[in-house]
Amino acid sequence: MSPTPPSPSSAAAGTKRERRKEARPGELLEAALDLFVEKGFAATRVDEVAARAGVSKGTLFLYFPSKEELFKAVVRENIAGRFAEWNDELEAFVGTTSEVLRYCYKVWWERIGCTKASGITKLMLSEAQNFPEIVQFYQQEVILPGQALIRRILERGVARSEFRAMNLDYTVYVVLAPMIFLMLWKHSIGACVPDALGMTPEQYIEIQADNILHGLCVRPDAPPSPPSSTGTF
Amino acid sequence: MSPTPPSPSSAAAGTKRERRKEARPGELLEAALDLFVEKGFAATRVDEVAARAGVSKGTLFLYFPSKEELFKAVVRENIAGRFAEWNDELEAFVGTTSEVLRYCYKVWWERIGCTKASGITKLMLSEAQNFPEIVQFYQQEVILPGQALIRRILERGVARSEFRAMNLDYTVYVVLAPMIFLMLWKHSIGACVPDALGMTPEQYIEIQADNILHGLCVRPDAPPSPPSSTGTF
Amino acid sequence: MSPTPPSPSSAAAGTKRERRKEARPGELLEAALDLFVEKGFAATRVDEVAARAGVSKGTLFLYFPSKEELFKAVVRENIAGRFAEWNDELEAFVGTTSEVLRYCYKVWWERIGCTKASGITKLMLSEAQNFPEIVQFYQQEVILPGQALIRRILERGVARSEFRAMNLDYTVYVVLAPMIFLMLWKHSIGACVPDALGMTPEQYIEIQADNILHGLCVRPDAPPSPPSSTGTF
Amino acid sequence: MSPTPPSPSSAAAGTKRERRKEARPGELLEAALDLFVEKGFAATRVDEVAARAGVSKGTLFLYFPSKEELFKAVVRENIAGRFAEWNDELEAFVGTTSEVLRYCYKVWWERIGCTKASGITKLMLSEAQNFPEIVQFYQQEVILPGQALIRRILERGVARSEFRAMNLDYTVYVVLAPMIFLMLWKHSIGACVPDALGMTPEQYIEIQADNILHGLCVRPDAPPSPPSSTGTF
DNA sequence: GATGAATGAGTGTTCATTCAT
DNA sequence: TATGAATGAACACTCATTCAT
Repeated sequence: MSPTPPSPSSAAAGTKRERRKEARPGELLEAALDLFVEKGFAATRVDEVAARAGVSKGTLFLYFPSKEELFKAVVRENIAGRFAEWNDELEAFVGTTSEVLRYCYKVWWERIGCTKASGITKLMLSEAQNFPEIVQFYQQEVILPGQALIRRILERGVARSEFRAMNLDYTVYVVLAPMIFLMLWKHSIGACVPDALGMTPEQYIEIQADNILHGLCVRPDAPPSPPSSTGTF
Repeated sequence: MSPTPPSPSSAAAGTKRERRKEARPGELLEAALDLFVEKGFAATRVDEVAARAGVSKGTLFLYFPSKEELFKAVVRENIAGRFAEWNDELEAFVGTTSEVLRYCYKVWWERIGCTKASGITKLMLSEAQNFPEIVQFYQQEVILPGQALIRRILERGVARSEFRAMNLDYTVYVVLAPMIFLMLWKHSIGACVPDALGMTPEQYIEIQADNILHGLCVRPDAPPSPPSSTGTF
Repeated sequence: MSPTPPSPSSAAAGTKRERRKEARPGELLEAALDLFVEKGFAATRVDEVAARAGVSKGTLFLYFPSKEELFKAVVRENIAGRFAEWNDELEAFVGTTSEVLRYCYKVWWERIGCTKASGITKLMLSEAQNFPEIVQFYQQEVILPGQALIRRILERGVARSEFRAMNLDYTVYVVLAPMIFLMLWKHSIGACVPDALGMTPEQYIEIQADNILHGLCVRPDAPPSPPSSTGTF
Repeated sequence: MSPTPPSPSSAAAGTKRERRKEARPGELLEAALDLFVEKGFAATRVDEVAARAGVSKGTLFLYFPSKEELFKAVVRENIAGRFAEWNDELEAFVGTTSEVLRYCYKVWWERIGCTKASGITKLMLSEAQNFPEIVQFYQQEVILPGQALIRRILERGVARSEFRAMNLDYTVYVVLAPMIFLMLWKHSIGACVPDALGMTPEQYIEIQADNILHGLCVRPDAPPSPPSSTGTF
């Protein structure tokens, strides 16, 4: 896939043509991402994907052997591992574990939740039945690392006696569920009935964080979050 | 198929044919529910629906003018109007508001979550973009009544000084999110990677309820739930 | 076809039920005539025919074994012989042969041209390719008698030295063509672009008769028709 | 299929594929013309059209978005724009107006009447009810120009005192009716009962012209047409 | 490598016809 | 006799995929 042919004559960064050639799969994946997220797998026509990427239908099949493979590539491309980077970031975080968790939500929203990447999750969940292999992939690449990341935060809280004792396996999902809920809502009901949620996503996350921390913290002396801090998180 | 023998002596209820006619829409709806939930809207063939209902393709179109209308009918059929009954039940409930909320979760799981009806919600969210009208319907018939129901419980808790003061608009979703999360998980990842959640749905709900109540209750002196009560619920 | 069962018990004109029974085929034929003329053979649904006749679809097939047979019956029923009666009428006519021919046009217009029966001819011609047998029938029942009728008029004119000598075989069609033209126009272009003809059918017939007689009469001293006689004919 | 061998050396005219692409619509239109005329709109299957044009069904839909549009294209393709040329021809004609009219009939028969194009008119009239829009088109593109053309001939005759005074609006149809009659006859009864007309089309036209001119000419001294001139016209 | 014309299996939908009641 | 629910063959149309250029 995406066969990078040896740049024939120039040793330099490559001519415009070559750059295009290398860029093709990426452009197709981006176009496909947009359309799959917007319309779903079945309702997206490969012609549209090709057209949006500025190539012909035939070219698409040069890079991806089928629509299904294109779909899988789109998902793979867009859900994979920011976790390493993320881990380091949180590892290095100085502050209370409550703050870590809030920061974690904030970062998630900024980098995933409010971007097109959130559409991928929606897409994945929607099409899961028809693409079981990709769900396996998602499980390995996203869910398990994600769980581990959250779990480490919770463990930190417990170790530092900030959080009460808890069943970690379970509580991880208490933390994850709001994110998944929000991505789904945004790309389904939220897209049709804009104000159905009754608040902004940021507010939603904040309130969820408040409540979770209220439930987890040993001494919820720390005010859940600065009272008027809508934008802050 | 399923040849209801002619009721030998009673003049009641009509002939075989008539009885069939009345039963047909229901049988088709049930077959369609199964298949739509199992494979999604696009991947479900109307022939399959008809075959599963034991009729020919033509018969299906006798009762539903198109595949889309069939889909809408499936959604309508399976989600409306359990709220009235439910409301009364919770209104009449005697006990702490924590108990009410736990009971609410329990009842939801038994009547919706663990039944095929949970597939409808998954379906709705998955296909929302392609059926905006149905989302409107869902918003009116399911989301708003559901919010109202939860809100009344929260108000009860606050009124009785069991729960802390809170922004009701927001907190409603703290309560709802786990249910939606669970329905989705079950019909997507859960269907492909059975143990991905790491616990049973019942456990998941319990832990969510625990945490939410931990966050809401003024004095979480009441032990969240009997420690070993996995199966109890 | 149209099996008249022995009226079982009453010797009288028949009960309402029986009259209905006998009337059925007629009602169906009438409904079918209307719809076939209005929409063409292919675009007419047998359900519609049955509905307009006030019976169920099944009943239609009790009287006519197929849609095609229904069509043939409609045509047969509506094009057959008024020629005998007509012949006598013209035979008995006293006056110049020009007057006979004008009277002939007038009578044709009143009894065929301006009634639904004209639609039958249009229908016949339109569907001819798909119903060759019926064209044979039409040829026998309508065209040949019609030709004969016109020919007799022309012969009368020649015999009385009112008309010039002519090839009768050919001239018959000089007389017939305007009628056929008018029926077709009325049920095709005329139905879509009401004023496309630029005159009333009556005027059209008059002018055609004028011209034909102008061409046929030995001495067209007879003023073609009373100058302002639009309605008169 | 019909493998046009690759033009071995010439750089002209494009590749095999390209040439096909340009030819396709025409080939399809021709196939459709044949079949529509032969069987009518409803009875013609798009597969047949495609097969006759030597392509697959899908290819047909590459060029025409629907069967209806194909039909409209067939009509449009085959009836427009011979009038300009025709007009000029008749305008330049030197001779008596009787001769002009006869020439007009002759040319009409050679270019329209005896070609497949005559089937279009039959088709149009037959399917008019189902395609009202196309009737409008026909009215604008064919009927009105045709009327104008005939009218100019009649005016010429009157101006040169060859024809008697007449109501032009009406008389135009005296001239047109035989053509329309003939096209219809040929494609309906004529196709089923070959000799029903009793003469050749050429004879039919001649006799009609004779009679019309007999009716129009001031002094029908000019022998209608050379007595034995069947083939001459 | 890139194209886009061509394909044809597959889909939703229709409707004349049947037949149990 | 009359019904109308059920049928299923037939049809228009779609679209992922192929391949000659």
